[in-house]
Amino acid sequence: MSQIRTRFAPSPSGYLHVGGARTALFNYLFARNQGGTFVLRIEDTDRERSTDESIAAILESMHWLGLDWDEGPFYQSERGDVYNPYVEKLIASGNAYRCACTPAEVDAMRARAQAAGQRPGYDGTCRERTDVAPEQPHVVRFRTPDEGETGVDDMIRGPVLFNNSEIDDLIIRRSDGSPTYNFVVVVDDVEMAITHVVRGEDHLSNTPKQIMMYRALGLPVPRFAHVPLILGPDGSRLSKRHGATSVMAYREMGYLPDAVNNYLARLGWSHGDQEIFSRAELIEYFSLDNVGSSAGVFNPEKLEWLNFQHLKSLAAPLLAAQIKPLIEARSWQIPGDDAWLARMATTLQERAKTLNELVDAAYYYLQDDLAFDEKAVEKHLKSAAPEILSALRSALADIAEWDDASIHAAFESVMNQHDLKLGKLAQPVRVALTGGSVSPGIFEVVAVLGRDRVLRRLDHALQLLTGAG
RNA sequence: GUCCCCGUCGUCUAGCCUGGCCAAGGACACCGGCCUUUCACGCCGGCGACACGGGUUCAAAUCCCGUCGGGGACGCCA
Repeated sequence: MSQIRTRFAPSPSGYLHVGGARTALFNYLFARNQGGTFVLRIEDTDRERSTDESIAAILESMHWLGLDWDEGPFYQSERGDVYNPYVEKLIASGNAYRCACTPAEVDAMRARAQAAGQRPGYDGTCRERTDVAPEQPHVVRFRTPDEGETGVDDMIRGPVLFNNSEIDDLIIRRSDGSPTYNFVVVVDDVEMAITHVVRGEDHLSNTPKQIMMYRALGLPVPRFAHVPLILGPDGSRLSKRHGATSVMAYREMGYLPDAVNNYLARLGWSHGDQEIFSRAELIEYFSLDNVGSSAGVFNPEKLEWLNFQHLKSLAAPLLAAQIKPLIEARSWQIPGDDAWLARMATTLQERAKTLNELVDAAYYYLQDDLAFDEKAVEKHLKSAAPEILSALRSALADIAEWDDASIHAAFESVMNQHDLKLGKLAQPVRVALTGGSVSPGIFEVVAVLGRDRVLRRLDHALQLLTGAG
């Protein structure tokens, strides 16, 4: 079996958005599934638009998603020397020529064509000229055939045919001597021995041009797979105005990389009815055959649900490790060791969709100045008899071993003494301990808070009650 | 405008290649119920789609043609 080699080739003119991330993911999954090699190449031939910040952001996003590459990153801006011999080769073989038309002249011919109801394009003025000297200002154009068809056998879409007459002579080297995208990709994909080009559907119509160049150069043509685009809720291509589209934004909102990968993979790809995939499963099951050909709408709710699913199945110590830096970033003190933190986190694990939500919900475990919800106080705390709370207080104070069983027993004894149902006891206690009427199971909360804080908060609640009454 | 791609519940999709197993399955969201110490989780149920029109066939979501709709590409951007 020949070694499969894929690549992800972003242009660093902004952060990595979810569309790019999905393209990267598909390349990664395909390579990993096939035991191939995944290459990262930064397409920064456009010096104007490329920035170091974008490069850093892209690399950071890739790292966060865990899309580790085997070779690279290669920077096209540092590879200037490799392209010129190929240009000269094309000129020598008559497949490319120097063109002295100015941008203004080309614009004019495009305008004329458009006005005449024709496709705007280069009209071939310099095709037959032999008097354009290398010294004078010029670009180099690739000579495309006027007749015939060029077919792309796309792995996702099947065979697609283009009329060669539709494709005009494109510039492969600018007047400043730098090569352009459509040419550079061909050379780089050849030089990097890429066997499978997996990229966005917006490149489908570039493909015949590139295939023509492979052939003119006498080089092997790779396989192509054009993955459908991601759309916003309004059906147009996903962009900033549709909300959060950068990968890093999801990290900041408390999403798990595995959940983002899972969501992005399932947007356009499927494996029967399965919805939840670990990274290992994604690698095991991924196939280009099961990538659909229609564009998909980005659905934040489903991503959120998937994040919840991944969060829910995260082992407690790993969950603790995830939230620890988030808690520290808020300058909150953690009143316990890692085991305590893990225990605390598990009580909230099925109650939060993101890490951030979980930390928000952990407020009363980590802060002592509770924000009392007035309505909860009115409804549950004020109606409670002080003697019941103080009975519970002393029962808890008497516990020898602070564990779940003892806590449960303490509640039982108060309930029996006062002929109460748990609901009548739990709600006032919940408000006293958490400040609100919503929390994990009351025994868990008591256990995690610890005796000192439980007693202190009960005392405080008792003061409120007796002070007010 | 020209060329190319796409079209199954609101959304992601299974099914389409190899027509009958589909009075179209799963998931998110939404609505109801159950469970229950609150909130969640979980469980059960509900709502909801083959874009349209022709053809081929005993039979079409599946094959063919057309229409309409959406998207993409037409750069000295990538």
